[in-house]
Amino acid sequence: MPGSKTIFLLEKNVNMDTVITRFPPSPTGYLHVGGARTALFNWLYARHMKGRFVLRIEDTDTQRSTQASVDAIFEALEWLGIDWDEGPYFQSKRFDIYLEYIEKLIDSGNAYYCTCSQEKLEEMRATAMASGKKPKYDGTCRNKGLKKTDNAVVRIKAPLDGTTVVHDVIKNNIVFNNTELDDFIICRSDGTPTYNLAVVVDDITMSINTIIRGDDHVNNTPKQIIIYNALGHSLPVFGHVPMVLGSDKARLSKRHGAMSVTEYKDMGYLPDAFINYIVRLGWSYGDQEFFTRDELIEKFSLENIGRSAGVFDINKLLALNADHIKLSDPVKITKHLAPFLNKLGFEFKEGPFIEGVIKTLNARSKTLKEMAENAAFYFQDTISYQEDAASKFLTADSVEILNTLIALLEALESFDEKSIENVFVKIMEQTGLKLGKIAQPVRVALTGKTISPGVFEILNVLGKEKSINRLKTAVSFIADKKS
RNA sequence: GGUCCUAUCGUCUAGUGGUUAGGACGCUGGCCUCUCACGCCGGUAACACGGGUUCGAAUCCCGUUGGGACUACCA
Repeated sequence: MPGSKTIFLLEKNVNMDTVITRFPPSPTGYLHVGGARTALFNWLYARHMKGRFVLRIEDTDTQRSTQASVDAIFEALEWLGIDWDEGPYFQSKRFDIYLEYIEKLIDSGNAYYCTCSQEKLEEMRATAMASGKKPKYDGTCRNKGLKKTDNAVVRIKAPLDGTTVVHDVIKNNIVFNNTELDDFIICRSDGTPTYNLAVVVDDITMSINTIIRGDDHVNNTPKQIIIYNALGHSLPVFGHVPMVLGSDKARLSKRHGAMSVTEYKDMGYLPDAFINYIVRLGWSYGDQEFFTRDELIEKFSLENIGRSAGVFDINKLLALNADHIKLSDPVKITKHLAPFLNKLGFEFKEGPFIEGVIKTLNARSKTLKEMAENAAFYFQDTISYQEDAASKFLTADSVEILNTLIALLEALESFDEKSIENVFVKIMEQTGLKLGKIAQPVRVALTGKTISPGVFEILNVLGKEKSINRLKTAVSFIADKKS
């Protein structure tokens, strides 16, 4: 458990120029697209700047936080390939540190105990609302110098006038009138710290100097700045990235389909394609659309983050996924494809066979799931013919072609793609038939379907023995049909 | 309601005072072709509106409208 001692060492060891970012999810659900993008931006920036990336779990809401959510977040980050240099820290284990800082604030006169009841607060809010005013704490206890009592909360002594300005690297300066702010609570009556206090204390003690987070936090920022000021600490760099919206322009939610990042994994998206897509949703690098992970690290910058909210478009993600599948090294694809093949009941080992399979399918698959389904015929021991395909192409006319092919393939010394193609050319010359006429029956014999990768490629990947067996099976199928 | 953010094709975006407003996804016409894809060539479609500033505004300013966020003893 990281006590204040650890933190002290940390502060000493880190160079002031080192960029330190963080991702602080609260474990009240799965990691969703917006959160993933925030994590990604922070991670990319840290990696780009050769800085450090810290993971912190904000679980002070004991009612809503669950271990299942913590696990789900880890799983999602792992899939995304986002690793951290420090942490995970758990806020629930740091209460003593927060309390220490709260006391510091009280002792320095920047915070005070307040004994106003919740009922009184409700009333205050109601009357303010009724008269069209902003619901704010009226400062009843601000100068009472109250001592700690059982049900007291601690409030920060916020400035009464002037302005607080957020220097935002994405949105530029955002000015808040201090009259809009009130003496908000930093410590609850049960002695637990509130969000704004915990965040600031964490960011200070963890030496976070760059905070990239969602737009939804801009209104919290002046409050946090007040705490930084009260603690006499310098401010980090703030950058607020716009929200990710659903197709109806509302905040992304379950209505719009997959909400958890891991659902995209299950649908057959490649993590690199997914991060490529979400990073482009709000960030750009000229006209470039396709990025590898390394390119992203090399090119990512805060300056090119956009200012307006973006709509999540599954179609574009799909297209990008197809590009990544097509352009990635088959060895890498193998790893990600395996679970989908296994799920269909197919076992295989790494090596030239599966890589050959992938090479015939990578320009034909938009997802890994689709690829696995289309690869089925490579793994099946017996091919079942689609009715239409068989009746159209596995006919008496085809028998001679298939038999000729079998004979020529059997005579082949090297079963490479070029030699296989030459066999077909030979048959074309002998029979005067066009390739299409020959290829379709062969395709059906090999795959059971009329749609597949090129027949030369399939023959090559399948190998001599399996290929010839399938062709022979088709010949006898035709013979059986006739009789 | 109040505060704050925001506004270029349907969507993601490039653009930082002078461009035929570019790219990508989608949709679409064609080429290539052993099927299906891939690829290639082409088409479709945008500066929300109104005022300024300027010789000149998508670009700067001010309104309007639309969208979003926040407004807790949640995070």
